[in-house]
Amino acid sequence: MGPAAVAEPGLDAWIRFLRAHASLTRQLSARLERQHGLTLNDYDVLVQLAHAEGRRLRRVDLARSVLLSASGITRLLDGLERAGWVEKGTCRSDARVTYAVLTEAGLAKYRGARTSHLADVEAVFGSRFTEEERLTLSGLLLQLLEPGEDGKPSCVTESE
Amino acid sequence: MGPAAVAEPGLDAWIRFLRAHASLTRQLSARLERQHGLTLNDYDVLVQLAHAEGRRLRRVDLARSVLLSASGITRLLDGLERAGWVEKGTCRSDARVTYAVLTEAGLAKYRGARTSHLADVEAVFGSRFTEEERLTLSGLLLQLLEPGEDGKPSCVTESE
DNA sequence: CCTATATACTTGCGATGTCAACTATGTTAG
DNA sequence: CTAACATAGTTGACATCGCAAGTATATAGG
Repeated sequence: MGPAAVAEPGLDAWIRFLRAHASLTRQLSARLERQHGLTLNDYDVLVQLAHAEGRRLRRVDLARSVLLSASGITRLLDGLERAGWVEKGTCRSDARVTYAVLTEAGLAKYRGARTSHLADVEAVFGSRFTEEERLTLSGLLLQLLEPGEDGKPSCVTESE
Repeated sequence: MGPAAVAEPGLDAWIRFLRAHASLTRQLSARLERQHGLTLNDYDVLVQLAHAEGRRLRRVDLARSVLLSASGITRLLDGLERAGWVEKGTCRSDARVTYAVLTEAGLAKYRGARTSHLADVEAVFGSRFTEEERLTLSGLLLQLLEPGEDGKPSCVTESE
């Protein structure tokens, strides 16, 4: 009977959620960092851009999509730009917006990292869950997200 | 059809997991911070200590329990000690270990924060899940944790 | 127009957390 | 006993991220 037994029942799922996140995050981000020099958020941004129309996204949409603050996205993209994986793009119809555009080098970087990260994730989830359990978990997690926090961009403007 | 549709199926649960964590963490920690001046990890540590035998734990065990690094625990406890909620305790049988001991003030602080945090958690989970769903989620999350990462201390030594 | 407000983005600062290096203590083997 | 190694804990350098504040652009109302 560990602490879980004495904690309130309602807190149980929450505490485990925090623990699971800390644990998974450390394992997976350590591997990603060691093998490719990427943060989980870096990788997440590359994924979003690689799948986006024109391989470009407004910084705001990107921020909402990976759940970072506006300043967080600025700084994260700073790094990706310095590395040459992302470029800035302007918007003809609204001078306020700057696009984050995936470069060829960035696309290559993403493709290189994808395989090994997928394998890492697979190793963790595959060894612990049946396919059905994984689907159940995925569904429950979706319920936890606010509407609009599922990674879909909110609006479209014309890019240059 | 958002990005989720184009991502690999195996990545789905993982991405949602990260998003759900970012979202919940920000909501709940903002409330906890505003109402009680506590971080989620601060609160987590207070919970562990409040339920521990003699209201004390070795710093290593505490670190393992809340999944922080050794230095992380040192710095977190620095803050709790400055606030007067935790004190250092020595160990008679092993001069290397220092205990983190919950003070009376710390216990009071924990009790004060507990009710409102429980209500916050309840508001999030209760509004989105049935009781059965919550249990299912809790079970699945447990499977994600390494054995020994469920918050149980690993060994016992005599405290002073 | 022109003022007020909203949006996109950046920057200064502080908080938090990790890793590597270091000290101190304990344990084990020769 | 001593050398070698393991463990507990702290500290310094560094990275990440959020908030608040500031700049620039867009839009709406008078």
